[in-house]
Amino acid sequence: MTRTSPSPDTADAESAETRVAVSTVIFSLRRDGDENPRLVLPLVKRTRDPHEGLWALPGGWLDAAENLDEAASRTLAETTGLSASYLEQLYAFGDIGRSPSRVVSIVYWALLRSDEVDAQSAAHAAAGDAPENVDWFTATDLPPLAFDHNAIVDYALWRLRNKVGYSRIAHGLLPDAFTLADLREVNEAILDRKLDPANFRRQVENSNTLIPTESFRTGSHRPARLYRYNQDVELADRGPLGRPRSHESSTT
Amino acid sequence: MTRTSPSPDTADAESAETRVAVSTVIFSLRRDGDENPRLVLPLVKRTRDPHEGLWALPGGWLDAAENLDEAASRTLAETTGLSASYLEQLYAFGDIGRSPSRVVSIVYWALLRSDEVDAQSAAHAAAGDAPENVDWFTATDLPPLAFDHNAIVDYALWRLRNKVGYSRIAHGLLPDAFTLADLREVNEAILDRKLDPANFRRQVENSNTLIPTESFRTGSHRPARLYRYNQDVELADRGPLGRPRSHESSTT
DNA sequence: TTTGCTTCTGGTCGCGATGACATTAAGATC
DNA sequence: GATCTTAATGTCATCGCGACCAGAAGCAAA
Repeated sequence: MTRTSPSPDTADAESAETRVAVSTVIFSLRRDGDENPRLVLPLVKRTRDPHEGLWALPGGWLDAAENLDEAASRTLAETTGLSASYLEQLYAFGDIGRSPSRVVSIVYWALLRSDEVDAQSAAHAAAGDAPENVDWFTATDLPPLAFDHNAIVDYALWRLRNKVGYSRIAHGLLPDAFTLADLREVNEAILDRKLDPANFRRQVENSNTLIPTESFRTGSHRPARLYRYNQDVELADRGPLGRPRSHESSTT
Repeated sequence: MTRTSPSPDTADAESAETRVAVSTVIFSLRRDGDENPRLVLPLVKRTRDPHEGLWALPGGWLDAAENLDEAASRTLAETTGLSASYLEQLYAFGDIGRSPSRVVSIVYWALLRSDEVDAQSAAHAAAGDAPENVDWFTATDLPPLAFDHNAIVDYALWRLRNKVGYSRIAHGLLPDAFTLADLREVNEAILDRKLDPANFRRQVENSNTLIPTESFRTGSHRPARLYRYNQDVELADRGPLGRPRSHESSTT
């Protein structure tokens, strides 16, 4: 934890300055009681005055020495202990009334691999150092959040659903090796509708983004072939911006 | 002109604070010598030290009392005297090295109707008060710009081209009434390739975004029917964000 | 007036992507 | 071994779209 400035969206009585915060909508996957995967996201309980006690998106003030996406990666690591498999800027929110003081929030959205989240949770449970004030919520069933964070999550969900349609972004939620059924279930969880297994298979095979392995997942009925993600293919076309650099030290 | 703070991206020696600027990539259309429409955008010549003399995107510091899109509308009006037919947030640029001082620029992109731009230019020419330090450039053939503004324009062009594919956004550059050939030429100018007139007609007719009028444009060969834009249809699907409010006074 | 040219407008054809659905393959369980 | 469930393959109709053709309607030159 290297937080060098106070928590974001906090009113600072003596300052009328506009301040810049960076927050992130972090999506991951968790299976419910019926083994159906659901989108989940981590929230942080506020311990200070504006909206104290309410849940809010993870984030922090922008440090003077870090880029925007570095700030997003940093605060993401501070709350989850992990690094994202996908990170993209979502939107800049800066309406006057969204916080008692003037705060412009640069909001990112990210994907975390579900196996990494599970491993991290297990490690915390074993060590008995589960983080305070952080909990995971079902993305489509959130309590009232601090500031305008409910609307922000809604927008992030909309972007995620859109992007799933024309990108192969769902991989970012899965482990290295997975079956086509795994991948289809992720897409179904995001889009909230059933997909035809045969047609889904045809699409992803033609997309050239998956590399079949010689391993199979056994245990129930006919074994399913395991696939890997083709690293040569970008998860999503981001145009001239490309993928964000993952905080290299100082490449002047 | 109600600018209440100094020009953006300007180094302020005594302040190490992060400051927030708002800039806009403003697209419009101008016909060249061969009557082919081309994408053009207004730039402002810098009169202060960082990159003095270079051309830069119109913009300004974020006022304490205005929302982000209001700042974009304001600076757009300050440079062009017009209001945009389409305005959308593009991206927040905040890399450390992009300016001598730390500046986070919230960049918007906008469309201006070509007839309004032409009328404004004619008015300025008649009154002899053409604005200093503002000029229009062909979007695809720009000089070296200040800061990272070349990359920003490239990204805006990429977004515009993408959006043209799945939205009916090209209307934002045209007058109230226009022919299908007008609209097709705009799309051709944006995408930089020829489109089949018959297929283009079929697409736009099926999209239900145009209302045919009983007027025709005559003068050359077979008269072409004039159409109007169907105001009921959003120019582009922006999800839960909707369209930005155009600076209403104070609707608490 | 006739002919030719250009653009507008409507239509056909074939291909590729997609959704709906049938069929076979292969292991698990009883 | 019979049955069940899921994996994987195949078939078919439809839709959207690009390429292309043909008639309509004005202008201009012969």
